[in-house]
Amino acid sequence: MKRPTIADIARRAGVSKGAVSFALNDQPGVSAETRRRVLAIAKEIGWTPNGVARALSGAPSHTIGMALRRPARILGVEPFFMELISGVEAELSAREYALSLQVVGDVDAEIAVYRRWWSERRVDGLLLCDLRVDDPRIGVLEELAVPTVVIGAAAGAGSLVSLESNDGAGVTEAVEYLVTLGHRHLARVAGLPELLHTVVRTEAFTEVCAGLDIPPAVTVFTDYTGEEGARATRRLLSSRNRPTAIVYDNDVMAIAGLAVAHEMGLSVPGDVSLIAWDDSVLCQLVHPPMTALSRDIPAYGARAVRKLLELIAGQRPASLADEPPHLIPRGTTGRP
Amino acid sequence: MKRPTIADIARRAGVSKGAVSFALNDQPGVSAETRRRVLAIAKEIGWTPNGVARALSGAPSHTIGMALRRPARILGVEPFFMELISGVEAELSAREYALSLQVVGDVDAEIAVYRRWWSERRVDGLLLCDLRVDDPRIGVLEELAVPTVVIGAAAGAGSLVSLESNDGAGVTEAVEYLVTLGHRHLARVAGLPELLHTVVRTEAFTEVCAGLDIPPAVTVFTDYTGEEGARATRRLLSSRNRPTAIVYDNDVMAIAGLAVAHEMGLSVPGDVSLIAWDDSVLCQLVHPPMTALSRDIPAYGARAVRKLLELIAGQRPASLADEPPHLIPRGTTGRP
DNA sequence: TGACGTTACTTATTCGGTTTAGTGCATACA
DNA sequence: TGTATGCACTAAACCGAATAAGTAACGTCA
Repeated sequence: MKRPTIADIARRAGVSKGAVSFALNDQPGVSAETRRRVLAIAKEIGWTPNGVARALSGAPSHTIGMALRRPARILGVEPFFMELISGVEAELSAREYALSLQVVGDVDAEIAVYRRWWSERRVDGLLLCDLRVDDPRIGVLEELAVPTVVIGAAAGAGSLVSLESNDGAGVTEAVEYLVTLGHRHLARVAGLPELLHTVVRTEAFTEVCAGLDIPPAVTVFTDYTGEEGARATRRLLSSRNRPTAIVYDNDVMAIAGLAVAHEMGLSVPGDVSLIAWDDSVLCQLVHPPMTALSRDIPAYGARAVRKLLELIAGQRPASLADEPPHLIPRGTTGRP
Repeated sequence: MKRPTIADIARRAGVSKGAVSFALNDQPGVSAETRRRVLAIAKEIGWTPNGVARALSGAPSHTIGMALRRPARILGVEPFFMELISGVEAELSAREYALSLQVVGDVDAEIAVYRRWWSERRVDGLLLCDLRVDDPRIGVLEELAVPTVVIGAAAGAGSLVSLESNDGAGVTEAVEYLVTLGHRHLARVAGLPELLHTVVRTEAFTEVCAGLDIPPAVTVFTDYTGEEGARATRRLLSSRNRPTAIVYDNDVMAIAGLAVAHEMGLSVPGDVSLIAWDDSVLCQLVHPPMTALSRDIPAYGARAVRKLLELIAGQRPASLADEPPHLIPRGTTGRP
């Protein structure tokens, strides 16, 4: 039992394939009566369009793609991506769009995935994350001319549309808050140094510290895992010139850092204040609850999707910076 | 600048389209010399296969689909799904398969998505979650004959292949542990009653309690949110015949329940013992740390994917039950 | 020498739609 | 009366590959 095609409908209705196509797609060129008959027959024999055939004639796929370059098993642990994806899905599902997600091992695999998706018309557009310094993906996507929205950093996005994450504002808010409390020796447990948003935050730190006339923050780079966060914290807290406050580039590391402080017999926030970048349930559950720079990540993802859909629709949305994060003071920050 | 097709290669090489197709697909029918020349030209002019056209001739899409019927914004909060997806991705990415993810509002939308994906050859197979009592999706998917693996319950899966979650073993382990500690008045904060795995757990509870000669556990049904978990806990803990132990159907509710117990001035585990079903970082971070029924959810997802890929490859893998969850005793359980 | 098999192709068809270029007929207008 | 216009529709090309069927050239063997 093969599935019915428009040819079957045409035969039954006694008209040509072309007429059936016009009728089914609300094109002019058929009488109301014929259109009615064609639709009735289509319904009766259970015809559904074959999207592959449609796509061959240039129809959109109603799918956007996202490739993630990180160990797949981290996905379930790292709240940022899941929240981002949930926001993306929320926006897409309202438009009956699907999200194609693929985890890849390295840049080359990632680029290969983009090429394949685009060449096979599997996606109508892409969301690009984790921009790096001199990112080779930018050039490729510019050349392929895939509708793409870069999430995170604007600086390295080339001619692609971007939705910047406003990291500078976050740094300013955190540092000014700590300095107001009386801190002067700040440290930062940063993420991967090759990620553009790490660079942006580092530059912002340097600038803000200089502006407030305090020594530059000591920065330790990590890979975002709890283990490296703990190790970095241990190193900072046992150094001669111990910082009185540490800002972490994600919540997982901040929480690991808190455990390290306890384990070293230091009181938080008495001996050292801690701030997590990106809030999550985790931050509210630890003791004392973690002060955090919070942003509405699902909304961020949703906004990126809206931009992408505009781009796909042929408009040319402007690159812009997202809402700045806001500090939620909780129990891990206080006077030094 | 149109993208090159095999016709362009054929023209350049001075052979027919058919010969080019043979050469590119390692089929016999062309000489080594011609094959070399064709491949060289293909590379030179940057030819990539057009997957849509291939698919029209019956090629697989290298994508599997998953539709989730729950508010998109919950996704980022509920650890179960994200861990499942991460396991799914881990397995898929090794095979260069993509995952198509779509959040839907209701069953009809979900079924419509499956029909569309399958009719448009967008996916080679499906993963089906959250099976319900008399689930209408089963019949549709059987009829469409889409390769499908049902995750969770086997009972209602009809002729579809399933990977059962072995909830019975979990119930047995939790209840026997509590009874050994001396508990006799158990309660359960369950999930949605229409979900098949809720039913399975409920039946297992009844059976195990009867077998151990203790009164049946009082069950309250919820929607898995922290709010409902808190409300259910409040109700149970203020009832005349207060239970001495509560088992929760997820971790979010268990943690909310712990907060409620504290708020009501009850000591945990002194006055009441709590067990979460599914372990997560959250369970380790609360005070006291939460006793939990743990399973390797990413591995579960990965196993389901392997089954699905076998099914897609034309094999007929057997339905089976997953590893049983194991209890991790922490601080929220003790003698009554 | 002719029948038969290979090899290395070419030609034509197929997948299921969309789309363009007609075609036959009725009506309208100069 | 001849011509322009519009409508409803048909026939055929097209999208880009895979593939079945056909063919010419060549070698082999009885």
